Amino acid sequence: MNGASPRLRFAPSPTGALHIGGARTALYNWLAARHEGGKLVLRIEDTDRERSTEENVAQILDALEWLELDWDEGPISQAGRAERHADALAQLLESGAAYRDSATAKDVEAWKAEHGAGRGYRGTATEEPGAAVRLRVPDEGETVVEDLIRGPVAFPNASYDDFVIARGDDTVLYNFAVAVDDAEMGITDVVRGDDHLSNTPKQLLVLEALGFEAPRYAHLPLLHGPDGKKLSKRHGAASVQELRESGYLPAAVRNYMALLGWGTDDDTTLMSTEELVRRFRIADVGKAAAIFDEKKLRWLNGRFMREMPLDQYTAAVAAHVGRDPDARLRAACEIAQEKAQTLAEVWPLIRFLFEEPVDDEKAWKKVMKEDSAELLEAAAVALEGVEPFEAAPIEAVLAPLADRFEIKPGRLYQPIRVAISGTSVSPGIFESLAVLGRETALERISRAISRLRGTFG
RNA sequence: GCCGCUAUCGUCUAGGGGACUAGGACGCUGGCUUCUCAUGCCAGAAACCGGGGUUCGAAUCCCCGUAGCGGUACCA
Repeated sequence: MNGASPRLRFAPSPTGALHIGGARTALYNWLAARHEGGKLVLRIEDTDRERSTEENVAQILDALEWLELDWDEGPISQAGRAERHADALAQLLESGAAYRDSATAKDVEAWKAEHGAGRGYRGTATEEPGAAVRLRVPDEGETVVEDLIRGPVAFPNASYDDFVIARGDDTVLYNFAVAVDDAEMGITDVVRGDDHLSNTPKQLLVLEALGFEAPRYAHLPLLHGPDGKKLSKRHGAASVQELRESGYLPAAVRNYMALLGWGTDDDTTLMSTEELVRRFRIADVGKAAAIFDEKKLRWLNGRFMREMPLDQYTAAVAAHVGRDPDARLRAACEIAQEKAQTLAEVWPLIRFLFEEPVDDEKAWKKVMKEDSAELLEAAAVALEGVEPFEAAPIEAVLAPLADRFEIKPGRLYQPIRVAISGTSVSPGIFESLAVLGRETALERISRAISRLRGTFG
């Protein structure tokens, strides 16, 4: 990309949730625009009049906002641009670059059967009202897409039909509309999915017929699911919304998505968004489709989680679980931060600090042995005298108990863990006790002892 | 069918004629650390789609296959 002031746009289809593929396209546009110091225009594609709804658009905007992908202009909707399209259409009809043709899909098929599969359909002009408008495509030569990622890609003109640019009622079709829109909006660089590559010659032909200069194009490889098929609902988290619900961090998602189809020459994996902006170059994007692998996202997310400042971490957890980021939650987060890879994993680790212990029969059976009651009693006695009731002093009184009973530490700590949390998995036992507080801890331990007495007599 | 794109460990990728005994990361396996679960650290297994050509030399360039994907709508 070069030139004074690049102008890019991203144009998600308002089909509901923002698909991961669409999100990555948005991210690449955003990175490229930021890297080049250009402007980013958000446009919602809604030429499909049937489907577009306010609600769907709101979902897209919500997802982009969560990803923290801001834009310089927009959202610009294509609604209301019908006049501009009509003008352009009239211009083409006037100049003879386009014509009305009453042929139906069947007619076109028949024409091809007669003229061979390699030939694009050529119709005959008619004045008949209600006939669709087709663009004249040359029989000779080729249309070349100068792609920033793939280099020049040549398409023989003869293989394209005189394609329909407007329906019988004069409403325009995508390849016409998008070309006109790009030109009118002054878009200099179009970064979009691979699935548009074969459409690009059509848009180039429209632009040329209208006398507009073509933007630069970059066609991104598609994103596939773990089975190699196009990413869809059945691949788990397929949308930005689902990623958010799964407890991923926007910064981690941005980092991971940037790496799907692009890498640095020195193999840097973990990058801040600032670094991403600085290093990202659209021409360095790879050509092959990538598979979305949630495992690596999880790992990356865990790294971001662990490196977060505690207050920020607490705020993120609070937002995810719908609680206030109070001092207690902060204390809980502090002892759990090392252990979770996603925001969703935090609550199960710390809920015992806010609610009664969960009833996990399996954990109880696995951990509680005949000598557990005796050990818990000794622990309770020790905890009663700890001053202050903090992690280090608690450790100082509990650790010697294991020696005294000549057992491995886990034999003592695990029953305590189950007694206070109900589960066999929690943050460090000393820290957990400290945050829980002496009174609650002792109360839960004594309850466990009673239950043990009932079990083991 | 026709037009086009793509092809390096399971996955994301580095590498663009000799530095390749093909590097890194996730995941996996084993070990160490350890109160659980994680983290952290160490080690290991694991790839150039196939066939031709060009060249002294090919993962890298060319051709042909094969496979996957996209387009081929009065969809976007």
